[in-house]
Amino acid sequence: MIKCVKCSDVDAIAKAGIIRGKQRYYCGRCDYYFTLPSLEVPLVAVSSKKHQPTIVDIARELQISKSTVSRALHGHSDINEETRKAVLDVAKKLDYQPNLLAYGLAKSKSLTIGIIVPEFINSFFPYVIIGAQEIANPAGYHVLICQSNESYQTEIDNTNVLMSSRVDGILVSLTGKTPNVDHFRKFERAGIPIVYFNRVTTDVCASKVIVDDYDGAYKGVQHLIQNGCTRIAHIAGPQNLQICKDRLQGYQDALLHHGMEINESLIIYHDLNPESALHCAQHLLDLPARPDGLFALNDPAAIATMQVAKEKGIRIPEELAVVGFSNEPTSALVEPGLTTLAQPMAEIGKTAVNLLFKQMNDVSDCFIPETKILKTTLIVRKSSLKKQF
Amino acid sequence: MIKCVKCSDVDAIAKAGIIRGKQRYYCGRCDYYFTLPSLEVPLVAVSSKKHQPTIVDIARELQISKSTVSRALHGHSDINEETRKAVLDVAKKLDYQPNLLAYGLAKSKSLTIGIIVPEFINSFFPYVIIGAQEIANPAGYHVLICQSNESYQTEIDNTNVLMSSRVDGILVSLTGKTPNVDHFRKFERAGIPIVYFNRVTTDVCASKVIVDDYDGAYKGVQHLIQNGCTRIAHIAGPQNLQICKDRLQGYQDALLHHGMEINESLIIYHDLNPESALHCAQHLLDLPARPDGLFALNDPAAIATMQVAKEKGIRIPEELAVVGFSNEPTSALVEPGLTTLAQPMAEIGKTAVNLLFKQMNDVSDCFIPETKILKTTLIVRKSSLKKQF
DNA sequence: AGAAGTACCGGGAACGCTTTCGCAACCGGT
DNA sequence: ACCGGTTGCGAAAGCGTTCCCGGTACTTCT
Repeated sequence: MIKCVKCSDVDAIAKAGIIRGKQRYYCGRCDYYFTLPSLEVPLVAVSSKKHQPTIVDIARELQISKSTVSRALHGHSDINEETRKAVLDVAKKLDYQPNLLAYGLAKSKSLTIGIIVPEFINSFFPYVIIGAQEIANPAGYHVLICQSNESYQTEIDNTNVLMSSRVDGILVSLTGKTPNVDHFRKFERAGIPIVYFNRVTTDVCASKVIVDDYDGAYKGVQHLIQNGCTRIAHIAGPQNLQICKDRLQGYQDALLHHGMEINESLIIYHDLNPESALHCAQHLLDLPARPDGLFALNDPAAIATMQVAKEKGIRIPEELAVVGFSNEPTSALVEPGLTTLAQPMAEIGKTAVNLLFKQMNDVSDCFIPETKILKTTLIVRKSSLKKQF
Repeated sequence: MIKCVKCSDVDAIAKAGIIRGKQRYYCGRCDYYFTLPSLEVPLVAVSSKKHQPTIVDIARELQISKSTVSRALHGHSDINEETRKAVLDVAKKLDYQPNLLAYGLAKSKSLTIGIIVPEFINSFFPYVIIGAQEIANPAGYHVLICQSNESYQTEIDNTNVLMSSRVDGILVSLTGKTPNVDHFRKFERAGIPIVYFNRVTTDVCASKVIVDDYDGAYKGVQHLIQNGCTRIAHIAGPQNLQICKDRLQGYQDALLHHGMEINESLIIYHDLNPESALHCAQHLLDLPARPDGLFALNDPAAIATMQVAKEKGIRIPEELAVVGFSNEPTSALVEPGLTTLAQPMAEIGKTAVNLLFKQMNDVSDCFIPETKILKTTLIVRKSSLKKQF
């Protein structure tokens, strides 16, 4: 018979509906509803996910507490050398792998740094990422890579993913379409450091790693001038990016300082999508008064132009001298080799992570952002040597 | 005066050492040691890490329980529409971002899939990764990218990182040096599905995504033969990889089926490190009886050979016809354009993730691995058109 | 009217780890 | 004998979720 779980009465019990498939009872004496505890043996859990060893497993095996295991695994001081060895042995025996999720939850840090890049098809960003990993990994951090795919919305989505992942810091190179950096403010609010690299904006107060774009552009254009170019075009980038502004400025100043005029029709704006590069090239090469020199804001754009020129039968560098920017490996492979401004790609990644770590370890409440400016080097290849012809 | 915390006696109290800077007492009556609870106000926590809003914050704001908030955020059924709206509003107001670490811990799944690639400097793997993300992201998963850097040890380290991160599944392309896949057994033991792609081995029973390497190689070599090559060399890869074996076999069979002999001296083994490609090229082109055709196991090796040939003044394709494998974008840019076997790179990534998901959702205890074989297409460019000269 | 069913919501354990606090058992110098 | 100090370890409270139970207050059948 059914007994009330409170008063153990039998007579005052009435059925009171079914709840989640279980019979429910009501004790009129106690004015109390209840269901009977289920006795079902949870049929052997056939979950394919097997149990991963935890510190509790280690503790149980050694008949010690999990606190001690935790201490042992982290080289903590308050621990006997023998106990530590025993723990390490068992850990190895069980093939214990710490659960980073639990660790992160407990410590409120994920040992992860996020990195948002616009793309990683060209080699520039991969090299930066490799540089970043070279510093981050030995320090126990791993890198969560997101690509915004040159889309503002995707960039926003990426920030949310990184936020949810509770990354300890982030590295960002913006898209050409990012109008503002409001979507990064949440990181500031949460006290998560950000370092912008390569594609940065002016309107943000944060650490940055860039190269001397103005100087690089200046050197590149000067090189074209010295090679006898008189009509030098520029494939510029979106002007929301500091980097593109600077390269444009370098281009313009180089012209002016060498007594040449700035011809707006020779400046065309690339939105950084691959197809756009071809359009820019088409446009420039179809100009009635065709340029005889080109400074492109990056190697892919320069190479695209070379391809289009080739199709049109325009000889490089005789009829068109070309200079790119970045010195991606491909630029050495195209024919003729592309003259370009080498960026220290891995160095950028390394510097960015170092800056990030600096900020992460900064305890003072007022961190002062730092901007590191790396140098570019002009790599001269055939594509610009117009003079020799 | 000091009172015993148990008996409140004052007289039997004696000092009993200092512990962690705090005075410790001993009550002779109770035979009990104790320290006084510290009254210190924890001076304003100046941790730069600000508190991130949690479901408890939302719950408090609305005076409801966190269970309800959780239900609301997940579109659970047992929830009133108004309550849900209210929760969503507050969540937005507080800029709530779920904590993936806590989620992962509670659900025993991280919503992350790991991917180990040997490198991502060349575009092949980036394209595969993009394909993978295209399927994984919409499904709510994100991708943790590791590069083994063509090192066996790093590959092992990567497996441990992914294990610790409690990824829900992994995609792997092996290094050329991986002698066995024992380091992946732990995933099987833990019930974490693996899909191998591109670089796989024979000695493992798991799902795989590959292209028809044998067929591709055969087509490539046949194409060289049809273009009048009589001494066709092959830059082969490490024979621990199925893919390399198959391409070698395709090469050999194509020769045999066309009545040509296999000349061991024309086969050279590339360890897949970038420098090694140049060595292979050097060696082949320095051969007393130089080959007049080359089938390289991948585009970078083919392109490296073209570079070396160029330096040596060997004309392509007149003196050396070249065929690569993969159709990386660079192969269209080099001069002459590289004939190659196009692989559906993004498709490989997509297929791999789909296979992974299939396995992740498989409830039967005996999952039957599947191997998907995609097709290659011969892309003919100038590098192989020897006949026309 | 009583039994059955429904709609929502709250309590609390669990996930695996770190960390603080404090106990027990020492040792050594007055 | 007493006080000061040290060493090693355990208990338990979180960290932010999910989810199983079950409770309350209804409505809807017989």
